[in-house]
Amino acid sequence: MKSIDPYDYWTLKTIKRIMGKNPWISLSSRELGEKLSVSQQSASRIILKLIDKGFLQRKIKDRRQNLSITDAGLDILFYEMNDLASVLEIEKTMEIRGNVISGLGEGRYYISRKSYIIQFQEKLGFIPFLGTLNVKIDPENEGKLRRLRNSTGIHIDGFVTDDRTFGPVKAFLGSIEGLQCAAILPERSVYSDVLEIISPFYLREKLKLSDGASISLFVNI
Amino acid sequence: MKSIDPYDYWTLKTIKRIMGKNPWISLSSRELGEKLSVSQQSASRIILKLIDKGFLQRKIKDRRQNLSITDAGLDILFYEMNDLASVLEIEKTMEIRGNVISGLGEGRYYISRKSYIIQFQEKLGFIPFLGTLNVKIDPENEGKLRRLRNSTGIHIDGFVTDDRTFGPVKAFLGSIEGLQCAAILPERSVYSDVLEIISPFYLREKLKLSDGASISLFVNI
DNA sequence: ATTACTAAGACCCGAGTAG
DNA sequence: TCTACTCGGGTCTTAGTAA
Repeated sequence: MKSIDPYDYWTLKTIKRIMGKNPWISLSSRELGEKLSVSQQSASRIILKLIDKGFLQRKIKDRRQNLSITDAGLDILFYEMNDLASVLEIEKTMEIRGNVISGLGEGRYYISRKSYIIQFQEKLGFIPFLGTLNVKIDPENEGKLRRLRNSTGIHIDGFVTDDRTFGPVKAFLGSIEGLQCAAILPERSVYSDVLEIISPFYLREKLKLSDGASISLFVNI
Repeated sequence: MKSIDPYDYWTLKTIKRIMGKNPWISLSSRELGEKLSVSQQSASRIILKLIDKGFLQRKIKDRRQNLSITDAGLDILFYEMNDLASVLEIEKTMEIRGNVISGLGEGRYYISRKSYIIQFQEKLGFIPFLGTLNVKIDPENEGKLRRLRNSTGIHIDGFVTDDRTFGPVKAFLGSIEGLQCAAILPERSVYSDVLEIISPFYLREKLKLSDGASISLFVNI
């Protein structure tokens, strides 16, 4: 993540406050200007800058604009949240709820790469069972997932083999029903609502989880 | 809390990150300038401004400055933390640990005022036992206490009687050992490490708490 | 080394106004 | 009304430099 402009952050936070849960909001530059204590002209300029940077998107209809914050824009806010929490040393265990879904076996392929496995043992303290548990996160936990995506986590180096490149990933230690596990995410933000979980245990069997089973994951951020 | 200047917040966060847990830090304007990506001159100017606003204090020795963030400065950071958490709708229950101490009976006097009691019933949903449980918060939970101080909480109006004025306070619902309670703080920041707890129950007796007893309080922020 | 003043240039803001 | 351009004025930044 490249460094954030404080004013971009500030403006996005203000817009997000106005939006609440709405993905789109009708917001004139005058109204935004009032919230930010700047003129309509400045607000207009600021909006254009944020659109240019990819943090906002806009639809104009009948001379009135509707605004939406992009994923990149939300990243700014959640990144700041994590940054501030870390500066203030507010440690956090989050509960994230979701449902077990069946993966495509890709996860198993990835995590069985030797370079990953060595690092899992060194940095997470366990050798994972050769397969991942795929958890589709409940929509109402989307914010928590975004926080996770914007957290640093435990860095796992990428590597290259003869045929292809395996990117760097990050891991978050946690537990499911008291059993040790870790959530694995690519280091470059991918906006998926599925989390891949690894564990020294075969969670599916040990916890008798079938597809669709509702589970609660605790992760340390 | 009057509105925050984004740059003040940004600078204080940067300084706090450098400080970690140290109350004082030797930090030249050049070093700060690098962290903020501004010149030494600008960093110097920014420091003077923050001192002028009461967010920083400084000792200069042999032409090198030592900086410390004041309580007012920390308030900026914790306020922002709460604001951002509320904008992102990250709900939060905090566990705060401390020890029971004996109060001066003042709490009992305050909360037995009729205007307060009516509001407690209306806004908290219970009529408190006529006395407060005073909890001295563990130093390592100071950050959580600061967060509480900078949260809005449930507003309880102040009022005046013939003899004196009772200020507005704010309440945070929570529980101790599963028993319903609320932490009460004056609305104007007072930097005390003692929390006053009210509850429909006589907590001291019900939980058999003697002075010095270690307790764990869960509060909703 | 420091901190911080001065001065000049860069940048930002908002009034006026067009579309 | 709306958005957003131009441009004059003011603020902020930094190079030079003193202490």
